[in-house]
Amino acid sequence: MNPRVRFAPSPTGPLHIGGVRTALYNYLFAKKNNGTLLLRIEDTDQTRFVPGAEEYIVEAFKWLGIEFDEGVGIGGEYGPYKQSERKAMYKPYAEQLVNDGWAYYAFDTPEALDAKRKEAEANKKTFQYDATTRMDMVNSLTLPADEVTRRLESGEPYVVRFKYPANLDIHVFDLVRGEVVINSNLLDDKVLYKSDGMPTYHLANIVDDHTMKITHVIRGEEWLPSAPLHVMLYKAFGWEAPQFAHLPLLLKPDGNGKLSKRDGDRLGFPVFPLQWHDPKSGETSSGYRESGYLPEAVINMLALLGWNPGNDQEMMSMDELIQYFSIDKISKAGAKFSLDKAKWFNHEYIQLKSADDMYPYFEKILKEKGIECNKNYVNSVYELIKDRLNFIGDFWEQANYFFVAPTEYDPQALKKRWKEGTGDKLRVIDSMLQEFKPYDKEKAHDAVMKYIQDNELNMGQVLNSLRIAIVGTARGPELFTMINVIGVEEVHKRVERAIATVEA
RNA sequence: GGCGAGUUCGUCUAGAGGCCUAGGACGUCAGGUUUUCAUCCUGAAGAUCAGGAGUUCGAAUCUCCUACUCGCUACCA
Repeated sequence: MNPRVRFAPSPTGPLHIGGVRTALYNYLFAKKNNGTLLLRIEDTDQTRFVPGAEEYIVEAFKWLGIEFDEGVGIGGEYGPYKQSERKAMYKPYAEQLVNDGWAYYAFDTPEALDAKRKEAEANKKTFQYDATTRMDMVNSLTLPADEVTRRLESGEPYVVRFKYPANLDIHVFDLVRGEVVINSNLLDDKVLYKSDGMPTYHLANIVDDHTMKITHVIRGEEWLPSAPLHVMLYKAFGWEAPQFAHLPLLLKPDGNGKLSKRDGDRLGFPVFPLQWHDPKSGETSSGYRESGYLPEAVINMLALLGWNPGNDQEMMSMDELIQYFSIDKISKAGAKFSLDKAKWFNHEYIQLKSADDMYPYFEKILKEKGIECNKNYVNSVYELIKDRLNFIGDFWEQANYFFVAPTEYDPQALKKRWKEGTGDKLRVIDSMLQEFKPYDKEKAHDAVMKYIQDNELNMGQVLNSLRIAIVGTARGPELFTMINVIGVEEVHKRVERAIATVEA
């Protein structure tokens, strides 16, 4: 049977980069095994719903190149794929569990539970709704049957809680961690069905995974503690449980905690795939896309954070990732996000791009600067400066002088490279360059070099002063190639302007 | 506090009892290339495999203990 996996985010905000990695591993696993990946929205907590989050998730995956086979926005035969639209189907399952003795109705108010917790805290203990305490609470286990019926019928708020059998060793087999055993006495009677008529994650998740025929649950490690509940739920329903794989966490670059939204703002890298404007706080969080990352680079970097292909290859296309992917190569320990590595990946991927691929990005940047652009010109510029780009946005910093003549000259560079008589020499060279129409890089180079040799000039001084006149500082690509792109007429203007400014 | 998971160079990791004088990548440093900066190339430093005790002829790899880190401990997911 071909595997069926799912990515099931809650629309409580932008998709976290850790979530992206979880989705990626699900995607790779599905593709590798000719399986199906579906997108399910888990919006059972109505209080945490954030408008726009669902659309954000869809757009983010589109940008990243992670495609779903079924789900929200796509459809499929197991829909609806949004839990709020499946609301009606959960209640019978909760009732079935109560009828079969696997769960019970509980009428304790939030205030009463809170009081219990405070009381326990005062005695330096923790209150847990479990086998040892449930007989002291207000529920269908302690109330007479007719009283329970009366309360239910009168519309009194209630929840359904799972009833763990006492002293049972629950075995969870995890594909990345092996067998994990926990005794039921340590677990609390989790709420399965809330008083607002919605299931909690636990119930909805199991019901949906079962009815959607999910075969493998690949999710974050933060779910490992509730995995025993989930296997018990499958058992209670008499369903075959899927296989579990709990992924290691993505950690913040400094310290050891889970990577959070704050870390991105603090350390200067995005925690979200796309930029996000929070509708409530008005805050804006940066995204990989807007920060100038290529989706291929983000995917490659993320894939290697907690997994390896079993060889030394680091640069891998999506197809290669699919080819190499396997769950047993997933590591157990959390991985710290590294900005340096991300930057390196992005640099490598930019080098792989053709000028035509990159043109749309640069066109946008230039338009924002109010510069009319010519595609052929922009493409030639790109070829000259591409190896200096780590991010798409570096384009302007590295190439601005190809579009706008410098008006200021780097004082440090001038001090080192612009001496008495430099202006005169530049005029001579400039007039030599004007001879070459059409410009010939080789000939221009040879002529200038001959001039330098004949007059016993310092090559570094002369060439760098010309560079300063053209660029504004002692940086940039090979001089004669650069002149070829900029054009000798423009060079002439820049030389005169530099002399006028510097020697004024 | 309770429970669970994790622990190999600064970081991501390779490693399934002898191939380990612990390999690769990023970063760092040093050289080289270059008229400059960057790229690129070469090289170096960098891990007593968390600590301890066992098992074994032999352990980073197996067992146990300890420590530390993280996660969970809601009518959130």
